Amino acid sequence: MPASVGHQRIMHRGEHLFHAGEPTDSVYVVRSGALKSYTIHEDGEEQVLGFHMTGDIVGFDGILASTTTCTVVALDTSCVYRLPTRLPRADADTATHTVVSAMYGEIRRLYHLLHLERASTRERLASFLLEHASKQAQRGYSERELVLPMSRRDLASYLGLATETLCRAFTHLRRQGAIEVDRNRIRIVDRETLATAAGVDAPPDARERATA
Amino acid sequence: MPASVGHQRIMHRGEHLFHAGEPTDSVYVVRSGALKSYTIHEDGEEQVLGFHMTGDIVGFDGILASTTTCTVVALDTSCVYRLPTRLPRADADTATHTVVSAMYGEIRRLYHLLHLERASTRERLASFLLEHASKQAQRGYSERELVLPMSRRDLASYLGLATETLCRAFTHLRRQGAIEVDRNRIRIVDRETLATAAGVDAPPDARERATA
DNA sequence: CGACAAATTGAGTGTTTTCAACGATCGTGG
DNA sequence: CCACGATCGTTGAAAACACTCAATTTGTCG
Repeated sequence: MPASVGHQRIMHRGEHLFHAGEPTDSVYVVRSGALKSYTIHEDGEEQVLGFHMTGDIVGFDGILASTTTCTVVALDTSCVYRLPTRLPRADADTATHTVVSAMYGEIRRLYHLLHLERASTRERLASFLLEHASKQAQRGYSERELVLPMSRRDLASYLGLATETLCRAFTHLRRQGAIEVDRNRIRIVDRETLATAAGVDAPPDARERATA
Repeated sequence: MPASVGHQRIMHRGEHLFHAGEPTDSVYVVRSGALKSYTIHEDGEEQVLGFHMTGDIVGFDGILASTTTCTVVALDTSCVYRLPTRLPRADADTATHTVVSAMYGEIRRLYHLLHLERASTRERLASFLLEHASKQAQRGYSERELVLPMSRRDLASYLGLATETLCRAFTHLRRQGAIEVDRNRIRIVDRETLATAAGVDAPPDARERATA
């Protein structure tokens, strides 16, 4: 149980402010010390999302989501100030709420994109295609027939790859029988294979680990 | 001059919704079509930040900043709906404003981080150190003597590198005479060299381009 | 002091990038 | 309507880069 004065809380090294998945209705202002926020991925890998020092605000989840999506832990003895958020209730159905929701969505998209940056080329492309397919499906379009509105160059820039590398990834997925490619029209042939490529993908020992 | 009905605007392929640096007080909802947002870096490189389709909201800058930080262009014939934002004025000095500001800051931080992901190892570390130094300076601490609160492992995860690679980058910058390293205490010896490493860095022809 | 974890360095491997070339596609103007 | 030029997409080969594995050193904490 940490020392606490009012909304203020003293934290020691290694102590958690909150864990991913916990319900929340607050954000926190860092008064002193240093914290880090991170998520644990399926493979058990820890992904650091950011470091937070004096003056920073942590835990945006509290604004719109009912549970946190990341974990925050103190790197040093730190002091945080709890700030209850009432934003979503008060502004529900207003343009403000719409915009704040969009901002929150953008933050989550960027976290996801950041995660993708850690992955291999094929993993990035496969993830992008699956995500795009899912988005299209939500809008009533086919989940299998994708029309990419952007050029290879744009997509490569977005995914952080050289155009040639992206092109090779397309070829690879096509040869694997996961997709069919006709210019900017992509057809998902084998969703299973594509999902595998988006997942662990890794050719080295990932298969052995899964088998063991 | 684009066709326009009320706040609705029809855009054709290649037409810009707005450019980076333009004043703004609105966000836009995409009704149909597809757009991309991007920034141009010092080196002239175009960095795609995202693609926007039906239902997406573009241009968060309008909420808090007075000018845009990215450029948005139509990839296809598209239809956008302008949504004037009055958030900052009405909520100035409230907790809501504080939180929204923080969210906006987080988005910009992530855009920056995304840019860093495209850079080489040394570039990433040098940028991080300079940024950290600048942050410390703002808080009244020394701009040259940095104390990193996180472990190499955490920093490596944050920067998207293997721990060993990060370590080698420290060694490299140290041998270049840019910094001195004592465990987690970093001293910036030659800010110029460090800035160069964070900037173009590239050994190939970047220097020639600058000379030409 | 001793065990454990973190940091550093070396060697080898794999992936991505770069450079270069070619075919296909698109828009444009003759 | 077709030819032209430019851009885009694709593939190959070599080089650069970061990663993994492994060993050593250093630092920390009991």
